[in-house]
Amino acid sequence: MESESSLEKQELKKELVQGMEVARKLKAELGLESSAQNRDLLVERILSSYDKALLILRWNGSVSKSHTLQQPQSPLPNKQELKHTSQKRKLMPKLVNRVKVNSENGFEGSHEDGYSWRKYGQKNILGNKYPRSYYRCTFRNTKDCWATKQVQRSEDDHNIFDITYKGSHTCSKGKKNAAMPAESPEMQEKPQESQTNFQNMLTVATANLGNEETACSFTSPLTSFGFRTQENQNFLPSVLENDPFSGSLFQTHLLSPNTPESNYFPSPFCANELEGTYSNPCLEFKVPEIISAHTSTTNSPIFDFDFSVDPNFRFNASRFSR
DNA sequence: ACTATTTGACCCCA
DNA sequence: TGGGGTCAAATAGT
Repeated sequence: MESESSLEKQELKKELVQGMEVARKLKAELGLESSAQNRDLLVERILSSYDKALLILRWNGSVSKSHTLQQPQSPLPNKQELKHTSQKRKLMPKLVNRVKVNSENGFEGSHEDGYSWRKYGQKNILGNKYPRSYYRCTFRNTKDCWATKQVQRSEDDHNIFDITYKGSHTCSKGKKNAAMPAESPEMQEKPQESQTNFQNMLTVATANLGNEETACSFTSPLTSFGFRTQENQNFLPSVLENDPFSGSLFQTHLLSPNTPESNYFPSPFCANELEGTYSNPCLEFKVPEIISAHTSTTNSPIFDFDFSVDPNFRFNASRFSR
């Protein structure tokens, strides 16, 4: 689609500009007595922006196709129709995030991504000692929103969660208020933390949906996070609107002491240009202390995030080196 | 009463 | 045929 192409360009432009902004910030930081963590953070943000920009370039055109495949035409309340859902499900674009969350402070992460999710199942998965949880959009019935996600805690590192998003949100109105995403139980349990800060250092290790580890290393949710320092300074206020990918993907969240599987973060992703699906970028968060993340989403579930960052958080830079 | 979660059962597909 | 995904009744929480 042409409009989408144009949106992608905008997106690209924003990412490049953002990268530049952060680079400037970093430059300024270098002249100060700022913490190594802050510098790491800025570096990662820069890398994130450029990664995303490259991703957009690579993606180019593969998105719109999948858009048309993912949404069932009608709400399907009867069982006959339900029988077809699995087939439709197969056509849905899929994204996998690997999220690493530090739970030292008693909470882990949550799926606060600006959307409202309802858990509809949990299953033990072969080869993984942790169960997989299944979530669907709360507004499936009311707004015909068919987005779903799965959360699987990694067996190797219980702080890592693989989050798989399927389908897209059509419930723009159903999205949680970015400023107060209170619908998720996780957030309700940790209201305070959720408002203060969270550190969003993450790498996107690409899980391979294909095979090769396409390098998608993002530092932060490649979205338009409004990054905040402790002083609430937005140093990256850009908002990616009209995100071209929004039609088919996701976003994530953070903190959720509730279910062990529910720790999420915003999701970067890679597009698998073949088949119009999305390869699974994995986010690996090095987050000693996650306090809050919420998203201000419009129709861009993927990129509209607003992260608050605790400047004191520690960032393990080694996680980002490959 | 309403909404969310849990969990056993069912169904589809590889 | 078994694993994974979803349904839906039971249960819990507000």
